[in-house]
Amino acid sequence: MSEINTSVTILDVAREAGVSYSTVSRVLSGYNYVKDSTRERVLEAVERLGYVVNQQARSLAGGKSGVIGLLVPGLDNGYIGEIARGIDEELSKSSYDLLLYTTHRTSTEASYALKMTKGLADGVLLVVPLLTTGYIETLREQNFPYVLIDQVDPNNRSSVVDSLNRQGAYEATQYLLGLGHRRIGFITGLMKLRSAEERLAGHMAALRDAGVSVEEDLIQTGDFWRREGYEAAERLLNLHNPPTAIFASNDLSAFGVMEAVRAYGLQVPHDISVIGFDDIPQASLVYPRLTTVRQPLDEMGRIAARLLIEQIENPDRPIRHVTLPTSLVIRESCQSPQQSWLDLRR
Amino acid sequence: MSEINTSVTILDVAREAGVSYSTVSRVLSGYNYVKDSTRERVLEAVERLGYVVNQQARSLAGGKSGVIGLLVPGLDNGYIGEIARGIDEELSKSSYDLLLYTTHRTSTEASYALKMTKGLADGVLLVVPLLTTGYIETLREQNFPYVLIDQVDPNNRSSVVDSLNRQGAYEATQYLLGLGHRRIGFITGLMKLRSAEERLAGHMAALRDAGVSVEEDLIQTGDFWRREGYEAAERLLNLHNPPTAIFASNDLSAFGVMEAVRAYGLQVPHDISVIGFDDIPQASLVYPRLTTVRQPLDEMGRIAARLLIEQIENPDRPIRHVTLPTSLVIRESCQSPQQSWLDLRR
DNA sequence: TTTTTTATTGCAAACGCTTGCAAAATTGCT
DNA sequence: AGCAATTTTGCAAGCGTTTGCAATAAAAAA
Repeated sequence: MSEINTSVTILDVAREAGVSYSTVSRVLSGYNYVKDSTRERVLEAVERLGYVVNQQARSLAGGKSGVIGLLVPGLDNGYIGEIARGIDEELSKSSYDLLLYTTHRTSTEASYALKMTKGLADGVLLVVPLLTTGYIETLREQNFPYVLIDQVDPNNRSSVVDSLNRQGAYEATQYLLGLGHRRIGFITGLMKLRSAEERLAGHMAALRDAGVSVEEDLIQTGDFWRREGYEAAERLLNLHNPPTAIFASNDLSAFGVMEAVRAYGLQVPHDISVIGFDDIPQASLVYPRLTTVRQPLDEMGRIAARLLIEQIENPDRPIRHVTLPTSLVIRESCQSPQQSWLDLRR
Repeated sequence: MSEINTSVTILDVAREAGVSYSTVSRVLSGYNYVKDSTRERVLEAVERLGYVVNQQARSLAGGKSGVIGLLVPGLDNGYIGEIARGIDEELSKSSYDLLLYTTHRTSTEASYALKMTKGLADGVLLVVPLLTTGYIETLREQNFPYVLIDQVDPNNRSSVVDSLNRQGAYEATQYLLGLGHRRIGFITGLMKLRSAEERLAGHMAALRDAGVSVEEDLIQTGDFWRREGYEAAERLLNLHNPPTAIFASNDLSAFGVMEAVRAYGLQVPHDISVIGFDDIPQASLVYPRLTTVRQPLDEMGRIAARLLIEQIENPDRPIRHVTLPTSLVIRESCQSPQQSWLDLRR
């Protein structure tokens, strides 16, 4: 087995192989103009000495660190986890490492951008819908590779990966309408986010296209979190004519809805149907399993990672905007309202 | 606002502040022997120029990178997520960044150790119970700081953070016994893991101490995953005299159990009680909410991070072994068997 | 063969920072 | 004021790579 010495450098390898250190460097960085026999000798020496490249030195000299930054608001979210999984999968195919930043880390958001560019990442993936967009500009000005995930660049000058929020919501509502629901409660996401807007828009459009009139009371404000989902659901259930179905703008708030429904002594989907958005892993864990609009979060992560790597390796590649389709995942949290009436009469 | 130039180095700052670059370096790395007025001038220059330290250069020269590696099997686990959250929280208090490695990344496990030590981390946190332990030796030989989380070092020479698996299981079983259960099914974890052994041992001990005889059929092998939980539960339910309660070695498999119970047309906890272990976030999301033994995963992450940092900053600090208590979290997935019979007779 | 061309290799100069050592300034005593 | 002790500063030498340029060796062409 290879010797394990704390500081074997290319100089040692060079000596061992009887070549110059630059040749070793070339072999190691996959440079082509090296004679095969030499390459072999070097590789053997590397093996014999147990040499491992020193990343920091390599990046100092070469300008690339082989690290990709991932900036997220936090890890407590399921949603983020799925995206991260996709990213990680893609990265493992290449040789990049993942440096994780959470936004509660440092204070000023501008400093993020700076730290990233000067820090040890070659590029950065951003899943931080809530940060204002100043730092995006900073990144762009510095010409530092980055890709936004499920997030909007108001100036439309960034590579972005997102999904068809509007259409997903449209289909979800259409599905509920198809089941026979006419009074559908809707719980919005955090309305300063584009995705929240889009989902609401999709919902409204579906109602309109079906000729169902919209009652204002049926649209309640949420914030994509469970707790607000619970409370918004309470408001809906307290209406003198409550809805027969509730469409929550994401799964997390749908969980809150389900909880509220149970707290009211009602059953999902028997008394009230619930539909969510995202399809985070928990959606199939809850009971009844949640019918929801699937955003291919892992796929989004994967594609974003790929885009970023391309951009790092080919800096003047034009920006791209990839929008993935959503799909309705039908599980057990919805049924037609008629059916519940029948059930009641039994 | 600060100028944003791609390459402001300490030389630029030094010039701007009218001092030597070494002085700038000293100010920036918090060295004490610098006159206050000088320090201020430097800091102003830094601000004015928008200087940000280049981590790679710093670590090349200084030997420290300010990065901590986290090696985990994957992100798809809830369990890992919680630990990671704790780590991240602790790290954000200091100035370390988190580099995430997943084990599906590279092949040979020895290479992990090597890559870590020579790569860009100052220390590493390991949550990889399944890797054989050779690489631990490598790390130790290299005198590279590391801490194991929820994992055993057979040689007992590593810093470890874990929890009282045995006692937690003991209490869970005691709780079920207290409810009146006598036939308790047990689904093991992956038995090559110490934690799985301990949990089984705790369960057995509780039975023994209560004078309840153990039936072999009631112990089914699982692997900590949901699917196997489902299947093991099926085996239990197919017994001609099935248990009135099932203790799954972790939450994930408990979810599988709940699913299986439902698939058999039975209700939790009415017909059968279910208890888990871990208390991952989903445990309170499922219906009925899962009664489980809480492992303070985030706390474990936090403490491990703290231990690691101490070890990095003070290399000859002796290793430590921290074991955190578990606690029973009573929710709605258990009730006494008598009660169900009463229910039946109503 | 001799000359060109092309493939290989080596040297030296960065990359941006830290740190030991020594010089310069300052402070405290006598 | 003179001297020692202490604080502050600067210089230079790395840290382990990459890479442009130039030198050398090998292959192809003449």
